[in-house]
Amino acid sequence: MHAKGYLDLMRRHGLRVTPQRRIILQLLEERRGHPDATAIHRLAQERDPRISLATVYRTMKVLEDLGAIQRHLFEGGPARFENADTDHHDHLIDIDTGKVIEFSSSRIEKLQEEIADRLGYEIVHHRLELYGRKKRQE
Amino acid sequence: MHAKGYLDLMRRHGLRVTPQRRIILQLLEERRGHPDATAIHRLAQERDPRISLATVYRTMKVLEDLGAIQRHLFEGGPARFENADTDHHDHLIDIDTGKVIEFSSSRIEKLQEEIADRLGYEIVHHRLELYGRKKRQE
DNA sequence: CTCACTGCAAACCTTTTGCAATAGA
DNA sequence: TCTATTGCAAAAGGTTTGCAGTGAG
Repeated sequence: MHAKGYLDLMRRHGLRVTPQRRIILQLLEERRGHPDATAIHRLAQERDPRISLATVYRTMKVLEDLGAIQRHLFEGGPARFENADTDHHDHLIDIDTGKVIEFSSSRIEKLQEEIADRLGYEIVHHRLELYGRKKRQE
Repeated sequence: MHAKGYLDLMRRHGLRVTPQRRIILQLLEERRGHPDATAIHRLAQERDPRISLATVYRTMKVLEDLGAIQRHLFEGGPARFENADTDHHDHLIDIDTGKVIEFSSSRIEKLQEEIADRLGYEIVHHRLELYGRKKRQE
């Protein structure tokens, strides 16, 4: 999903495309990391100083409701956002730098399903986060 | 670890055993669930109305630092606390009731290690939470 | 021309903290 | 006695919201 896709998505839902939203969407496009609201706000303000933090939060909420982004609450920090157009994956967070590495394991997913099933539950969603530190030498 | 154990632990570290702490520790003993600070506070006040929420938080912080309890930040709610004297386990949260079910899987643990290793990381700790809904009929 | 969207500031919610008073050891 | 601990109220930190003004469609 590229910039056009985001905008189309919003238009399709009868939402207005304002300059603020245009800038925020563009930023999320260009920097596909796991920024928090403050980081997005800072970058957005470089392009238009009028953009408020409230608008950033409101825009992220809209995108989240549309299923276009995901909100992650990693340990001890503000919410971080990520494009939702990639396949499902989990996260390894570098506890020294805050850097996020994505990974996925169908074997783990399968085991999770089995466990939930055994307990009589259907998984609606899950959260697997590894907090680690870079090894010295491989 | 029973009540005596908690108290001893605090004494061993030169901490004072106040009536407030005594009550909170006793509560954690009796109700080994995953209560949040407000729940602990409410129960504690039934036994001594003078106990403040601040003291609950401070006591939990002390216990956490001593390694006697663990703090969990499940989705969309306040921190919840759990005795740390059981073996490692993960959690399945019932999204309808908030109930927490514990489980553990050495196979998942092993796969996590392998993944982190492959990415050049050592896991310091992790978080695996399944959010699910009870199945109708087994 | 409408009403969705915005900026601003205030409100919210959970958690922490400064301070003066209290009370374990 | 001495200072760790407490209650209270205020502060902190991230996120949301009420409101009146603005501007996209």
